[in-house]
Amino acid sequence: MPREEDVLALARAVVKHGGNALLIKENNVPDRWVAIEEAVTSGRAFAVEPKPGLVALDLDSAELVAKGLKVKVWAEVYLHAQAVLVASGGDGRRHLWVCLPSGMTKEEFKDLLSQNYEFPFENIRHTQATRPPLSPHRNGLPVSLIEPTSVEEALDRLGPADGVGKVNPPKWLPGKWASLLRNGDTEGKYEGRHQVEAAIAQAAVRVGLSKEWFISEVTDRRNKGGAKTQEVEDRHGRQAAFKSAGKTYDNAVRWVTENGVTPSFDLETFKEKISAFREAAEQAAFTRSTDRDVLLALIKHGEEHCSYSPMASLRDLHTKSGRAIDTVRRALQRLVEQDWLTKGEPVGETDTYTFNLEMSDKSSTYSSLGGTERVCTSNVTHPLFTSPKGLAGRPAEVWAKLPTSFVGMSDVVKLTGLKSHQIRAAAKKLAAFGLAEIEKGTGPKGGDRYRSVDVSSEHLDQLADELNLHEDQYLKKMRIERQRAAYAASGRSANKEAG
DNA sequence: CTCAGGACAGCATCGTACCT
DNA sequence: AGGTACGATGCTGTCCTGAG
Repeated sequence: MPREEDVLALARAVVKHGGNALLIKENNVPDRWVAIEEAVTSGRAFAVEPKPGLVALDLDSAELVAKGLKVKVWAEVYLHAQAVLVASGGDGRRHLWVCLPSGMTKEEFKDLLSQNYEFPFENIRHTQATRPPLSPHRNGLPVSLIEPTSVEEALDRLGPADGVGKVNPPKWLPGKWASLLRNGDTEGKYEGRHQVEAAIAQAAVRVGLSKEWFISEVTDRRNKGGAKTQEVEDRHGRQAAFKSAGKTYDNAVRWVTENGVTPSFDLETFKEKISAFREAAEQAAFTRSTDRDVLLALIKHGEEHCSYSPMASLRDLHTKSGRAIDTVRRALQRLVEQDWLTKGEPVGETDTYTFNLEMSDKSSTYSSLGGTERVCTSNVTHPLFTSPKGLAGRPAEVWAKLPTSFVGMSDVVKLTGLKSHQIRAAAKKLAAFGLAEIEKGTGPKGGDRYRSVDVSSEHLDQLADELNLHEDQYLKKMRIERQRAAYAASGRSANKEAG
C-alpha cells in the first residue's frame, strides 16, 4: 500500500497546472471532479489530466506491454526522454509515462509511435485524464512502480510540477478582439495600426494571455491586426519586431493595472456557467439527437478554449461529434433557431457561435429518475455513440436516460421525452449490443419492460472496436488532415501569409 | 383501449467532390 | 483554412393492422 504523501507527490508531478482529480467509481464510471488532495485522502481511484510535455501510454494487453517496453528503451536512448513504467493494478497492465524532450510536440511523438510501433492512437493519453503512478486501483488491486522502483527517482524523471506561479490562461480572445486580430481594423475605428495592436494587447492582458502569446500572434502573417509589428519585422528584422510588440504588451499591462480594470474573464465563473449550460443541454429534449450531440461538441470546444463564443470550424465539430460536415452545419442552424446559440461575426473564415447561457434556466427538462450519470460528454463523444454505424442518435440518448431497473414503456416515455416507437427501435438496437434488456409482456398493460445495462468504458471500447469504429474515427481525422495538408501545399496559405 | 410491429414515404445524413 | 452541393443510403415518423 503506497504512502499517501507519495501518491500526492506523484499526482502533482503529472497533473497539468490547475488540474483537478476525477474520482472513478468501482464500476469504472467517472464520478466527479475534486481537488487532488481530496482525491488522495479519499483513498479512491482517480485520474488527472497530464501536464504539457507528458504523455501516458495505456498498456492494457500483453501485446501492448511488449510494445511499451520497446518504446521505453527507444524513447530513452534515441529521444533522450525520461520514462516511468508503472503497474496500474489490472492483471499485467502497465502505464508508461514519457516526459518528452523539449522541442518535441505530443503530435510528433504520437506520429513516431504509430509509424515505428503501430501503436494504437486511443492508447496514447495526453489530454485525457489518466490515473497517476501509485494512485489506487478502482477495485483496490495492487499498484507499484516497476522502473524506476523508488518514488524519488520517479519524481525526478517526471520533472517539476506544471506551471509554478503562472495563471491558467484561456486560449482565445473574445470574438470581437479575435476578429480584430485576424482581419485588422476593417471598420476604420482606430487611428492607426499601432492603436489596433494596443487594443488587442489590452484585451489579451484582460483575459490573461501571455506576452509570448501576443508576440507570436502579431508576428503571424495571417493576422492582419499585427500589420504594424510585421512592418517593423520587414524593415528592422525579427528582434526589433519582438521588442516592439513586447513593449506594446507591457504598456497594456501598465494601463490595465493603473486603470484598475478588473480582468473580464474569470475562470471559476466560466466553469460554473458553462457546466450549468452543459447540464441543460444534456437534459433537454431535442427533436433530433444530432442537435444535442453537436451542441455538446461545441460546448466541449468552448471548455477547451475557455470561451463563451468559441470559434469551431465545421471540420472540428465533425471530428468531435462524429457527424458529417453537412449534418453539423444543419444542426448548428437549428440550434440557432432553437435559441441555444447566437451566430456571431466570423473570425477569418470561421463562424463563431455564442452560448445562450440563459437556456440553462429556460430549457424544458424532464424528470431524471435514473441513469443521469450516463449522460455525460465523455460518453456522448465516444465513437460507439457518435457513429451512426454504432449507437449514435436515439439509442445513445435512450441508453443515457434509461434506468438500470426494469420500467414500462409509459415510464420510459416520461423519462426520455421520446415517442414509444422511437424507444422500441432504440432499445432493440441497444439490446443487440448488450447495453439494454427487454422483458417481454411484463409491463403494466401487457407491454414490454426495459432496462439499461451499465458497462465499463473498456467494454464500450471493445464494442466500438468490433465495428472498427475507432479505426473509422481515425480515418475521418486523417481525411481532414489530408484536406488541410493539400490546402497548405496548394500555396494558398503561402500567398495569404505573404499578402 | 393499449401496445407491438410492419410498410412506406420523406427526409436527414453521409461521403465525395467542388468552390473561395 | 474555410464553406457548399448533391446523389445514395437508410433512418424517422406516420399510418395501419392485429393481438391481448
